[in-house]
Formats: sequence, C-alpha cells, structure tokens
Amino acid sequence: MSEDPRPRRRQARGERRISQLLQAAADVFCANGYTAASTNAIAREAKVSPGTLYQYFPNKEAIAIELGGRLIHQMRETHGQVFTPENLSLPLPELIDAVLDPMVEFNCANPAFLALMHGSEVPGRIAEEHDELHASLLSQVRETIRAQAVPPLSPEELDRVADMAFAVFKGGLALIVAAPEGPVRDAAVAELKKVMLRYLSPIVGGAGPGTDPAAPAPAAL
Amino acid sequence: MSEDPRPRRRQARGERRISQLLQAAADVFCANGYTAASTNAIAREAKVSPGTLYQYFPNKEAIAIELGGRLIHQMRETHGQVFTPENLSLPLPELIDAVLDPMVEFNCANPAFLALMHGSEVPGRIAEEHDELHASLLSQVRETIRAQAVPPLSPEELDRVADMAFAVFKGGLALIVAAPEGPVRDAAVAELKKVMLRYLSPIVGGAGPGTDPAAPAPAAL
DNA sequence: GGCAAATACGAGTGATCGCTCGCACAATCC
DNA sequence: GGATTGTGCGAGCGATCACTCGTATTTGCC
Repeated sequence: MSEDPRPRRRQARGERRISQLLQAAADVFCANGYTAASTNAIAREAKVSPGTLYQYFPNKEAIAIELGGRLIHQMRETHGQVFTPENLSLPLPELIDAVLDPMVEFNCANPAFLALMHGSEVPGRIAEEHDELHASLLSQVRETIRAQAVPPLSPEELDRVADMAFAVFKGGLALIVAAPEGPVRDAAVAELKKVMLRYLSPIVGGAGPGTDPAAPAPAAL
Repeated sequence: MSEDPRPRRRQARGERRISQLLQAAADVFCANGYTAASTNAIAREAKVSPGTLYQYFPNKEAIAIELGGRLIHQMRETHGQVFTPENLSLPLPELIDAVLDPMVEFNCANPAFLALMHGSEVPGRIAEEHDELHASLLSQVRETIRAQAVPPLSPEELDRVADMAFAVFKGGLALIVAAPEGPVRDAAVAELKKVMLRYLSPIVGGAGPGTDPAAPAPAAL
C-alpha cells in the first residue's frame, strides 16, 4: 500500500541481472511449474548465487509476479494491435488470420506465459492479473463477434459463443505449442482456423453454410 | 521389478481406509495440485494420522499412482462403452451426443482426473499412464472419423483432424467443468457439440452444409 | 586515488515436508 | 485365553526450501 520513497538506484548491471534472472525463472517455471521451481535452481540457471537473486526480488512470489506482469504486458500490446476497428469489419477468414496469427506467435515464443497462467498453484496476485487479462480478451472477442453477427445474437448467446470460441481456441493453442516447430505446427494452425471458421460462419453468414458459397469442394491449401 | 509374494492380508477396515484416503487425496490434489499437496494435509483431510497413511501407501507418489490408476481405469470403462461398433456408424449429431455426454459426465464427476492428468508436476509414472490413455483415446477418435469420412481422408489429414477434434474437445471441456452445474453448463455442452458438428460435418457429409437427414431410419439397437 | 553505494557471494538459519518408528489397540485363528 | 497380525497413532528425524547476513568486490562520482 505504501509507495517506496527510495526507488533504489540501479546500475545498468543490475537491470541486466534482473532480465537474466527473469529469463532463468521463465525457463525453470516452464520446466517444473511454479511450486516445484526452487529459487536456488533459478539462481543456478542464471549463474548467480541465491544471495544475488534476493538482492533484486524480495521473495519467490515477486519473481513470478514480475515475470507474469511483463508477459501480460506484452500480451496486452499484442492483442491491442489485434482487435482494431479495421480488423473488426474484416471478412471472417481474414479476421481469423488477423487474430490467431499474433496470438499463436506470442504463445509459441513465450511458453512460460501458458505455464504461469494455467496452474492453480500460482500465487493469488498472478491469478488475479490473469483473470483480468482473460476478461479483457474475452470482451474483445465478444465485441468482435457482436460486430460480425448477422442477425444479432441475444446477450446470452453472445456470451456463450464468445466463451466457447475462446475455450476452443485455447484447446487448439495447446496442441499447436506442443507441436514441433515447422510444417506440422503450421498445419495445426491451419486446422484450428478451419475449426473457428466453420463454427463462426453460420453466425456471421446468416443461414448460409459457409462464407464462400462457391465451390462445393474447396479442399484447397 | 519384483512381485510381492505376500499380498498383505487386508481387513475390511483397511480397504475402507484406502478409499477414504484416496478420496481425501483427490480433494487435496484438486484444490492445491500434486506438488503443493502435503501428505500430512491428506491425512488430516481423511481424519487419520500420517502414520496411518503410510501404512497403506509407501510414499506420496504411490497415492497419486493409485488414484490416477483408478480414475484411468474408470475412464477406460467409460470410453470403452462409448466407442462401440454401433456408435461408429451413427449419424454425426447422434455420434457426438454418444461420445461427448459420457466424457463430460465423467470429468464433471471426477475433477481430480483433469487436475492429476494435466500438471507437468506429476510423477513420471502417472504421466506415462496418461500418455497411454491419451494415445488410446486418440486412436479411437481417429478410427471413428475414418469410418465416417466421405471421401476418405489421407493419413496425414486424418491425424490432423483427430488431433484437432480432441484438442478442441478438451478446450471446451475445461469451459464446461468450470461452469456452474445446471442450465449454464448444459448450454455450454450444447455449444461445444455445435463446434464439433460444424467442424466435422464437411468431412463426413462430403460437400453438404450440415447433417443431411437423408437416412431417416437408423433405428438400431 | 578515495569514498559511498551497488553488486556479488555462499554458508547458514528456521520452517516445512516426506516419511519413520516404537508402541498400543483391535481383529482373527487355534 | 493366547498368539499372531492388521490397524492406528503422533512425536520426531533427515532433507529440502525460502530466505538472511557478514563480507568481499565492483562501479560511479569527486
């Protein structure tokens, strides 16, 4: 609750150590989970002594807080550029590309994000921030679907569809990040896009079977 | 390793204690995760002393092994009754009902299953058994889709579709078990069925938009 | 160079956890 | 009843973990 009036002068070396420690923490959290990750292991991974670690973080929880905070911040920047007014009125296939691609890229580049956000073992502060982010993302998804839905959905339906679209995305995302980098992962991304497109098409396209009423056997790609 | 030639005579009271301890372990694992769950907490939850707990389990891992084993066994029984030859040729909507309903029911009734199977913190033995179960389920899904696909899918496509269908189901399942029991959960289940139906329809129905009710009288069983 | 602050160290401390052990009670068999 | 064995207890042991502290080194500033 109290601001600290002495913001602790940091030298460049200190900032570097912090990044180094957070990177090490990300690796260890990712490999073993939050609870099983020991602060000594994090320090060892960062090639520093336990004492040095505690020079920059008051306790283990603070490490997760800071790491989670930075990841959430990056994620917010990512999805801030994703749900733009222009994207909002894009045709569905392009909209799905525009939304999924950055999300997939971020989560593949930062596996610690999912590891930290998912466990029920994480300290309460992280869980709170994650809930906020989740709610924020969800409302963006909801507004996007609302903007696209023809005819308009009832509020209850809108909630259900947004919740399910997000949950399904998360399920597919887990498959994608688990896939080996390369063509296999790309194919998985394409497949998830198919799921989303087929699920949402009837909602945006009125009663039609798909967004593209042309060729009955598209089977492209 | 070595079979034990002395299968340790158990009295009825002992069997009851074991069930009691496993139930307590399920609750504690579910609430705190495997690593954070202490054996003393499990014993306390079961209203017995730590010594009593260790009368029936050699160590903490064995508790998770036994609990996971029992849950996996139940799950196998469930999905053994799900993927039957009769169900294999069911129309898609009925097939989805037949597969999803028991799976959803099981996971809602046994939240410890997901809690135990999901963490990367669980002992290696559980992870192995879970991988086996996962592979088994996946192959059942694959065979079902293969039986339904018109025209037949290439092996690579079949793998991708089965993987994605399963991953998407798991994502939706997480939403469902998190939903409060009652109409909200039922609506979520119905919504997940929509996702699966819309995703798989183009695969089974050839070019058709949805489940073509061409065969009006399947009426078997 | 000289000083103060920041950085780095790593053995050590208290707490917690998995697990043990000695002993008492209860059930079963003869 | 006596013998044997399963059941139950809970204080306590060794290991591990989060975290500290006294001290040595490096950096920024004059």
